[in-house]
Amino acid sequence: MPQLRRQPRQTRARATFDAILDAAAQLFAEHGYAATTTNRVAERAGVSIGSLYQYVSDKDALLLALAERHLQEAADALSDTFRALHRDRPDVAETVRRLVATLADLHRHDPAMHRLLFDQTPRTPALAARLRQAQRDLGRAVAAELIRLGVAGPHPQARALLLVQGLEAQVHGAVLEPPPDSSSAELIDELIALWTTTLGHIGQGGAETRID
Amino acid sequence: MPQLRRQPRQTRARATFDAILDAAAQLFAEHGYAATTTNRVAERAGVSIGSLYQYVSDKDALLLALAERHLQEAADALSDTFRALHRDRPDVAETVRRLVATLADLHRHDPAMHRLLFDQTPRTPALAARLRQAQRDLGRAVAAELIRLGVAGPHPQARALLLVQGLEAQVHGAVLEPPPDSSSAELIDELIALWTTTLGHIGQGGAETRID
DNA sequence: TGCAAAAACCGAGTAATACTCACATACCGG
DNA sequence: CCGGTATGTGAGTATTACTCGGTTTTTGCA
Repeated sequence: MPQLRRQPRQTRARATFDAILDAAAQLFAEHGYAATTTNRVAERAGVSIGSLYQYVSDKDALLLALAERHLQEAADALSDTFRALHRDRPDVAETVRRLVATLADLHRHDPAMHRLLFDQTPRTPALAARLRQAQRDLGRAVAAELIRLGVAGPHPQARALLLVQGLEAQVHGAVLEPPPDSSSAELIDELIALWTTTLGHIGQGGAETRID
Repeated sequence: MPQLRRQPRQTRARATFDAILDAAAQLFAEHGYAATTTNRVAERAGVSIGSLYQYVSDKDALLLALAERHLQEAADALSDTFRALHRDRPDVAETVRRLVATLADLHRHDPAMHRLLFDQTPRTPALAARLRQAQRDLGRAVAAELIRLGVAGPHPQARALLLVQGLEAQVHGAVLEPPPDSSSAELIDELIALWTTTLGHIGQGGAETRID
């Protein structure tokens, strides 16, 4: 699946492609995906429509390229957090706190892009697959932490994936769409409390449903 | 916000509109939202394109109308579940079990529609708002259960909203996109265990972060 | 039952837009 | 300096969401 039609080789080409991505990010954020025309993207980037289609096979691929750039930044930030966890080896409470803080920061940093990727966009199969892959990658790193903390249970990957899926939706909602009757900070605190409790009590057993 | 351009009054009109919605549901599921043309929807419904636009202001509104029909069915199913909970007053474990089972059934019942609404569609502001409203409605019902169970904490609405947001994403992932290394049933069991543990131990305190 | 008025239906036509292609220009290795 | 390759161009085309003037069907009522 050649997401990019032509890989930019010369520096001039790299600059052109970056300009196109920047223009697309701006216009998508301003007017939404559907209302943004590829001709306008090219215009704002200062290139011809033909140049845009040299690098990108269609409008969806343009979005996918944008997603790729965003996910790379997110992966870098998360990588830092996990490196620190591996170094400090904090307890469950602090581990949850740091993870949630990192995710919340990512959402606060570029809310328009986050809304674009998760709210306002037709999820092409390719994009949906890419987002799932990012989720699985994060799940793997989280599984390692669960094991370190002794709360991984019999299926670390499964437990980690559920944690990641839940957390992502919750942080997204808390940061970007806080309901009128709660503040974003309140929700984040509650979120940390919820997951700290969960991981603090779930232990190693499988379907631990006793609540004595 | 007149979601429908013209309210069907005569029974013939109601049949026409239903046929349009059915055709749209089929074609969207078969080819995706973007690849489905409104002309084809009208054709499959056996009506003219003009008739379609009598009831629906644009393609997005067609999707919204479809969502409305789906959310109504979901609300009915959930209503049954909550009525039963109110009657039987089961403990935390059984309450979580029933809630998760209902959500999982909803996803299994019409997976194509669920994927359409949550994966493959441009979330028009109107659609996004409608989905958030459905989430808040469910949150209110859940908050009442948390209070009954004595695990609502100082902000029942906030806690319930986080629960609903997390659960929805987790059930969606478990039922519709199970990763290659876990089964859907396994994930659902783990999900029930996670939330039972959480609610079984979180108690009434606010930011309960002690893990002793 | 007859008949206006309203409701429902029709489909060729229009405007908008994603994308192509034949060509021009800029850059690089030898 | 020069052949070849990479990059850039933009008028034009095909597709498709949506309109509008007009016809047909149903309803309410004298």
